[in-house]
Amino acid sequence: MYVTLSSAFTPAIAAPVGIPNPAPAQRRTLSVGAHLFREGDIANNIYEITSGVFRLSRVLDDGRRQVIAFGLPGDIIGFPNGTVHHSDCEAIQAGAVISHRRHTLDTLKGDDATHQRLLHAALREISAMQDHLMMLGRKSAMEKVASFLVTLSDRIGTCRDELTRCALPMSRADIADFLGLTIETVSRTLTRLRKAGVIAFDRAQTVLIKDKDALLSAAQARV
Amino acid sequence: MYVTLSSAFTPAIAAPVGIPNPAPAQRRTLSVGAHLFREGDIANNIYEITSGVFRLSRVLDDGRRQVIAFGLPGDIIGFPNGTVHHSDCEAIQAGAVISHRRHTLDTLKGDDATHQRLLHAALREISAMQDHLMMLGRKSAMEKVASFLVTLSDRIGTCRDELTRCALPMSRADIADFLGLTIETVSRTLTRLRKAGVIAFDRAQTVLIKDKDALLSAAQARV
DNA sequence: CGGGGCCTTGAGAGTGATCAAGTATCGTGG
DNA sequence: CCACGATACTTGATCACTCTCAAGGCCCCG
Repeated sequence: MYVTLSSAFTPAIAAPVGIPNPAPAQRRTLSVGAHLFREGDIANNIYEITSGVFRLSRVLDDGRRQVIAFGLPGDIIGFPNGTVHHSDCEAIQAGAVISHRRHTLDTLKGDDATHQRLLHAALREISAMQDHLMMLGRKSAMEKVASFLVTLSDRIGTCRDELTRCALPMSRADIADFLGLTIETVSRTLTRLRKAGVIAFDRAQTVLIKDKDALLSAAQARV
Repeated sequence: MYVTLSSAFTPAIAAPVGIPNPAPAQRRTLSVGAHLFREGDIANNIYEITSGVFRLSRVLDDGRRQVIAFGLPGDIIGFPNGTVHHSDCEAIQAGAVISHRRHTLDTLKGDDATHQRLLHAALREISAMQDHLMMLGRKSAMEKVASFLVTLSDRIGTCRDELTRCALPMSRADIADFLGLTIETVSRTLTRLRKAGVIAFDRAQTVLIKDKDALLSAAQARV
């Protein structure tokens, strides 16, 4: 990983200048499978991920699931709309978050710097979701999987000897639900990339990108 | 896809306290086909739609298009991420917008009430896009089309005599690109709903919803 | 060593895409 | 006001990508 960010993200507590009552930011740790919040929970906080990997998802009545986003260190997750959350957020790799009181973003009384940081994270989120919409609506299975690998390896891949090594912290089912595919199609597509010599595997949870150019062209589109 | 640059986001830290310069909001009118902005344009403004209908979309090199959103009166469109827009926005029905200077949202020097309004619009946008992701990733053609009609008629439909009349200000191609389908599939699906007695048409641009319950169940799931 | 997830692979089916006409609808100019 | 052409929409036939169902293999952990 672009080992990361705990440093780049100085918690809000550190910066009270003239403000008498800075919203206290609390730290919280979660083990694998623990929920940061569930659909229907009151949305009191916004979370800044300091470590671990989180999965934000929505589920239909009949069980169909869409993964909205994967939260990595540095990401901010849980933007409120209305009083309750409309999605589930679960740790898929043990980690920790800093909880910011919702009104830090919602109102203007509080820590301005944190307000700004949360706001800009929301704008980045909108932009990322636009990419995601394009991917879900208009890309083929191969393009989806390749795009996913490109994006993930840009975030958490490590380059060494012409080879980018990238952990896949999420299961095939999670990837499938993120890309709007089935597990089988994800698996078959990864196999296709492997047999074409574009990628290789290390125990199914780690992908080695052998030919970044080929992967980029499989991802199509302006990257 | 593009990379989102957090570096592009360093907000103006040196905030003058006096606020001598409240941002002027300007009005602008657009006829059909006129662009509010295009991909690559400098993102100086955020727009509040007062009339007309706008289409926000992204296009891949090979011409594949994804409609991100339709902007109706009351909607706010053009949230910036980075210095330039990453999507196109075009009037598909003549209308007008109020332009808000970007820094009204970006910074905290300016009109607080407007800042709040834009911010909350951004949060609503995130929530709406989550619905859209679920629709694109996990719904069938019939569910997509039915969901679309339900959502649109909730926004701009008028109820009369057990019948909801709803204009379709956008073309079939726009609907298709919004739902991640082809024109033909949209058309066939609408025909199927019509033959089932769920909807009827008035010149292809106006749909009459005859059986809202049936439409809702075709849309499946809570939308 | 055995059990249970998770992942991969295979065969067949189905939904939606593609290719191709055919039909309305709308705007324009005679 | 009507004729014409252009554009948009509908319908049909066929194809292909992805899903579904099913089985087998791998790996982790007790």
